[in-house]
Amino acid sequence: MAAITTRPRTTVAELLRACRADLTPSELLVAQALLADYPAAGLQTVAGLASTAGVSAPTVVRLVAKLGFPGFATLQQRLRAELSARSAGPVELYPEPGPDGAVTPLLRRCQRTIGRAVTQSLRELDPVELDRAVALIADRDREVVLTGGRVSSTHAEYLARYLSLLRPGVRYLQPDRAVRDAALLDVGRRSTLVVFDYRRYDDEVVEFGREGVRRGGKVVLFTDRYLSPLASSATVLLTTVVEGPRPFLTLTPALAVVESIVLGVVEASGPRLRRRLESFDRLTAREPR
Amino acid sequence: MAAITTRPRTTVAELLRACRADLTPSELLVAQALLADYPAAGLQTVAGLASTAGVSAPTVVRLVAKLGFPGFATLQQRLRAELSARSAGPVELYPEPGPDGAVTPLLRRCQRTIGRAVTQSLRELDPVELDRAVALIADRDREVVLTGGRVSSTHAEYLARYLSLLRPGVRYLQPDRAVRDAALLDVGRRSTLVVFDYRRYDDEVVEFGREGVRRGGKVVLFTDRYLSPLASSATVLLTTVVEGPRPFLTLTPALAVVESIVLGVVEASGPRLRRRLESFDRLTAREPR
DNA sequence: CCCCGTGTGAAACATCTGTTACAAGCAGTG
DNA sequence: CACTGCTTGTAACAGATGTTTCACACGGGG
Repeated sequence: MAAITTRPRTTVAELLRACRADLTPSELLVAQALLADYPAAGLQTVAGLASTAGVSAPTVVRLVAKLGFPGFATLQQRLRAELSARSAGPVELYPEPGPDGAVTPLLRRCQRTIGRAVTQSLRELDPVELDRAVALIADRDREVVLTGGRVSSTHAEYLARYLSLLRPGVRYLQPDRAVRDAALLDVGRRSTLVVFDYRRYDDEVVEFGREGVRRGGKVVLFTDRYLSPLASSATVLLTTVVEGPRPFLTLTPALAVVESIVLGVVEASGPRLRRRLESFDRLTAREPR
Repeated sequence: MAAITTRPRTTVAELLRACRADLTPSELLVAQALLADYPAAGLQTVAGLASTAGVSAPTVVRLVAKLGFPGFATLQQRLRAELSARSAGPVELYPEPGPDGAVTPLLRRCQRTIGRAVTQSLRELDPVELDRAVALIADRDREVVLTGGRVSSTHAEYLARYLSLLRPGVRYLQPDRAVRDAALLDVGRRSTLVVFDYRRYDDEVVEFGREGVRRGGKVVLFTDRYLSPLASSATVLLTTVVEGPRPFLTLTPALAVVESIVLGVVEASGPRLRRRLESFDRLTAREPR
């Protein structure tokens, strides 16, 4: 991310269509080639684009100039910027233009995108990685500390609430600097840190994880496929698809993985857990409905 | 476009993730930069990518070689090919090699049950009911109060965090008797109560909802198909499948519905929201990474 | 018929790019 | 402490890239 993601007001494609009138025949060929495989065609070299359009390099350059760019490089920059804007934060791509005018019904879009994200994430989840996560979390000789970013911390809390039923030594840390710092004091070789960090990645969360590792802890990291900076320090990496109904990200797949882990911990814990759950039952079911 | 758009079996992104283990720290920086702004970052020059990653050009080249490409140009070709190949959305980008062969029973069961629960829940969700929920929640003349049971309250919190970005007058109530009682004092005709109550139903939550209705509030109730006792008092009823990998319940479908509502509220709010989000952006992006 | 404006490509050029070779820095080991 | 192996950046290099120049081809008007 970073850089100047100043979204240009008009896209290259729009420019192309607008100038269509005063282009020479050969230049039109270039424009067509450009739009036919947009934006990939524009990201090759001038010679490459010229050859796919069936014209010479100078023709491409002249078109570029006609569009108002100082050079081919600038056009490419613009193309890349458009590309980046598609997967940036909610605001950048907020307009939700609806390419073909008609906006698909809310529910239908959610069905498609979220449903797919969940199934795909579960399908692509590495079983070995999942087992390692379960092992680190189920181990009763380790304490488990959970936290996450401003939004994803609710996932941490969700997991924490389940885990508290399943074993002792579970701590959820609110997304707060002071809380996390204090907790770090007790982090050591026997600590499992479960961290949720999705785009945009949270510096404080990353720093928490890094410091935890420095103190000997192991990190189970939930993140998206673009990997939080903390990924390099993580012992176990659990990635999920986050592309939801535009312009939003979805954390539903992440929750699916969380629940998978809960089940894994249950199964790893054996009969001792059964007694624990029964005991909990007696506590909560004091007044039967 | 011409040529053969033979989709490579594995994407660059996948390669990157696969090689994560044997990359040096600096190379990891490059990998992150690449994935963080995929695929645009990889379509600049080597020097450009190096500078956004904060390393030198040779490091980039070494990473490229490690991935198995004969040169940077080849990698870019691949990137462009991926770009051209995708027509059905960003998710398609990851065609999924699929861990062929054995999948852990644990994972397989979660895939089946959770995946099905999500798709089924979304499929069976009544669009009209969803719209009514969105209307009640998006209405700026109403305040929104959210709460839930011991486990499901994290869903309430999740929704609350998003809503706070989208509009004023959002309050999340912890699953605590005293907190809820205090909040009830301010509940009136202008209140929308968003309540999560799944088996086993929580008396305190139900009582909170009922009292809210008595005071003139309207209730949007998230519950399972067996219906919380509060259902009879609810204005809008959103039910989801909860049958997960036995013996557990899953609240993943509920989160899918929550996210659908967030999207609905965004779309119902129009351009005013855009300014609000931009303003928020400026707040959070004070220290660029 | 010649002239002239326009559109276009071949070739030459200067620059920038990717790449390679090498040396400095650093951590761990004997 | 020297040595070894590994990372990483600096500097030099060869080749490719974008750009410019110029000449040719074409077509319509004097």
